[in-house]
Amino acid sequence: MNELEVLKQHISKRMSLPEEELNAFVAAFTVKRIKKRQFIIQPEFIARVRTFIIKGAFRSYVVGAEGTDHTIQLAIDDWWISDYSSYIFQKPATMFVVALEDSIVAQIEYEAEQRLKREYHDIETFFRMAAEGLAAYHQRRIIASLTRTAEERYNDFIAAYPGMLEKVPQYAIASYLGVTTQFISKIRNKKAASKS
Amino acid sequence: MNELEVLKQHISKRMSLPEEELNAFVAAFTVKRIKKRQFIIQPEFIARVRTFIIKGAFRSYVVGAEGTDHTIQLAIDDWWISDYSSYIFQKPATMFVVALEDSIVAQIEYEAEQRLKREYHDIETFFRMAAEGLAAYHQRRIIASLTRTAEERYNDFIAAYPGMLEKVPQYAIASYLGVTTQFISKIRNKKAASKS
DNA sequence: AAAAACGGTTAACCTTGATTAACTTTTATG
DNA sequence: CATAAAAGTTAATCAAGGTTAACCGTTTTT
Repeated sequence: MNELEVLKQHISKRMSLPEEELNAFVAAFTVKRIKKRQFIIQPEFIARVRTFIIKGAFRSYVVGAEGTDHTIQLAIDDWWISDYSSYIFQKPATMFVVALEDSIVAQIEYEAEQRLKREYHDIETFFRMAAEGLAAYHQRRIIASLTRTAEERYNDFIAAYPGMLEKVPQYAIASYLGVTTQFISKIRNKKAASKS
Repeated sequence: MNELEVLKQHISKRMSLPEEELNAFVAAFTVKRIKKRQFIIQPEFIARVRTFIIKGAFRSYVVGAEGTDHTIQLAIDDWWISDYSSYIFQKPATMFVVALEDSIVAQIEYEAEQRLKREYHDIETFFRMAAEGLAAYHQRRIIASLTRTAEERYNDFIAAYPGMLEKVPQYAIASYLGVTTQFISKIRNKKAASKS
């Protein structure tokens, strides 16, 4: 049983596909090993693949005008990652996507995905639901940024994604939440103090 | 020629459908007139329809813990609006959606949309692309909130959506950008001063 | 095994944009 | 058309969270 089993289960959990279709879907992916600190996407280049994380951790980020970087997405086992706009519209990326630890991924090429969506109505539906879920997820993040303080956002985050806290460095979480590492330190400090 | 012509063109511009399919699609919509200040979605109720704006302006917002409201979306002619999560997952809404002026809309019911997506592969594709576009749009907004100052966000907004400035009140734009109306006043004031 | 790079902490000081409040202008309504 | 309600402005004060900088432990690299 190979590493693609994880992907197969990820798909099956979301949508029941006939055996043949599921096999065709999974067969379109290639398994790859990525070393810590290795980039899988860089600005200027077109994101030609969509990446599913079998095991590992990744971070996507943009570098702002002032040179500081801003985390767009954090992803661990069983998540997808890419420069979404670059992949969807097949235009040059604006983000970096980098491995935060040695990882194993499954990647599908843009053209292969298009072919599968055209050939199988169900796979089109799978990606439609995936995109809807992503849009809803993004919207929750927008609402959080409008309605919650930095401290609340941090507490919400660790409550919602406890797995991230273990795998992902503090600076990545800070820049995902739009705060500084110093401020996260302050929050953690305060929490520890109130617990004694 | 009725009001659904606008919707027909909106769809055709994004995807070329066979005549019969396009007609079936458009036939699933109902035209409605909505008065200024009328709500089309309210918290607790499930958003049963997706709304296309033929002519008019709408605002969706959530009310935060402290009682202040936060604009999630602004939409004018040729845009869609709803409580997205409520509609997609058919669970109770958390947002208000209100008309900012007397408007004409075309609405499709959740079940009718599901039926069309199941029956026509092309319509499934249409909604897949719409969801992808929305996810990409939301992501741009997240990036802006992480990388740009309040003043930059305001200037970016009026540059990107000049039509909004005319139709949508200042307080709605302010709360969409996550700033106060007082601060917008300050920015506008500063800009006017530097232009003399 | 030493040096360098990376990740995190602490603290003083500062800036952006919020809050409060009084006031003006515009739009709705009986 | 008169009054109320809604929308926008101005200015003083304040707080959340950023900046700068020094320091420390832990990985990585040579």
